[in-house]
Amino acid sequence: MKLNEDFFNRDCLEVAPDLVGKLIVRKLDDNSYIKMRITQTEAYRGEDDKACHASKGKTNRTQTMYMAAGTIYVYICYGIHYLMNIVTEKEGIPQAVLIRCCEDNEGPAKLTKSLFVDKSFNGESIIENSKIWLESDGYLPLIKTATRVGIDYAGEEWKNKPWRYIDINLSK
DNA sequence: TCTCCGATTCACT
DNA sequence: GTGAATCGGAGAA
Repeated sequence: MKLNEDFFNRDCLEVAPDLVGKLIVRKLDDNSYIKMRITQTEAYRGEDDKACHASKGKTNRTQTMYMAAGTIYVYICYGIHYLMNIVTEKEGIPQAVLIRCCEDNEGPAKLTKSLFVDKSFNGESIIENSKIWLESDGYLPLIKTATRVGIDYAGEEWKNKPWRYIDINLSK
């Protein structure tokens, strides 16, 4: 079944582990489908979280994170890679969950590449969308936590938060 | 305007 | 293990 707004309208620390094991469904222009199971996510929690882009406040770039739960936040990293997040919590609270890895796939930039996701998806809703959405098929993952990746600039307190969630069975 | 640097990946030593 | 690719956001000038 498709994930609805209630699923995303919670704290990102609840949504992030719950997204592990869910399926991303992508419908392409030629009507073919791609389905991938999420194996790894990371939570970015609002303006206080120094690793979160929104820690700088609301700007042209981060305004997407202030939108309603279930909004897709795509941004360019290092000038060449697209990373995809799902916004959580109600409008006005800048939280997001980064989709980091899927089955048969390593790395958030490879993920968006194989799903043909680019910046045009930024600001779209993933709840009511004919091109991409999320489903649950009842699979229950076994989850372990770890620190987030690539955020050394955020300082000791924030870079050590165990806000990365990994499916033990589907990751190596 | 100008400068610095990133929620990464890949090629090369 | 090291460094290049590559561009737009954010902050300073």
